[in-house]
Amino acid sequence: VDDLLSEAETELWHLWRQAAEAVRGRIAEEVGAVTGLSDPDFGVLTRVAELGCGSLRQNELAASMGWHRSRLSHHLTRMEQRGLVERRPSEGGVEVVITGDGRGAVAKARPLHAAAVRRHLLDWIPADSAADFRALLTRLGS
Amino acid sequence: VDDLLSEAETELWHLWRQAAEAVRGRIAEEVGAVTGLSDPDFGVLTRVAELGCGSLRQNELAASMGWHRSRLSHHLTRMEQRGLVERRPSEGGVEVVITGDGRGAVAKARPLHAAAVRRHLLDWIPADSAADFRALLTRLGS
DNA sequence: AAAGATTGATGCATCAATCTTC
DNA sequence: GAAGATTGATGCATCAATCTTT
Repeated sequence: VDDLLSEAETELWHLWRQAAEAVRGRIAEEVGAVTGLSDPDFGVLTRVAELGCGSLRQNELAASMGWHRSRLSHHLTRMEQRGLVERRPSEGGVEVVITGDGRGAVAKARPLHAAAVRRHLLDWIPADSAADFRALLTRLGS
Repeated sequence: VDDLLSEAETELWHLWRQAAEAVRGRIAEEVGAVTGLSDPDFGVLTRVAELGCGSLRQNELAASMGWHRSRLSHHLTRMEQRGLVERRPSEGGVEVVITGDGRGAVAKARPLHAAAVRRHLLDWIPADSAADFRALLTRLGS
């Protein structure tokens, strides 16, 4: 109950940070190296492909990503320049359409992403503590 | 053993991401709101204050942060402009010196940071599963 | 040459200000 | 006016190229 963290507290905090950063970075690195997609790219493309079956209104997309409009706008500008998506004016909004290149990239990325999530996160969770871990993560994130 | 993630796997993956992002964001937000320091700012200042007792060679600092030289150089340029540190040429390198403002900011930030780490992370970890959790984080991060 | 450091370019995140369209 | 979208500015991360000092 001191003002600063104890040794043990500091260690746990560092372990948490290190783990979070390592898991995030390794998965992103593996997917990105093969497909050229960043994590945000992958999120956008999977949503447009799945939810919209290839096209989705920009505002819906922002909501489903939990992003502000401006963030999505900036990101789509970059993705459009790389030929991954197109923007198409629609009734009261803008439609985001995935391109052939975009479909190809996300199709290649999906199994890589799944394998990386397993190898860098899921496979390390012992079956007998999975429920506790799940409960803890739920509390931490809510 | 499919190509993609199952429901349960996807849920755990999302919980992990959500928790990591929430914990990181909340702590950074609380410290930043009061002190104006970002997470990298806080890391730099604490190291200069502790390891160097107020001044530290830039290369040492980069190593202790796990940063590349260029990243530190860019960051110090911004911190210098805000009056948090000064750069001073030294034998075969550059000395990073914390300013009075820098000392004040980090002194204010430290207890806030400790309290935030407890409230948003440590307090949620049940004592009886702390050892398992610690072991899991160690494996994930190494 | 080699180590230490800087710079410029690009991508990404966030905020405020603006523009457009209903 | 209000919702949807864009733009510009700033901070931060990463890479490659460069400069400097020994």
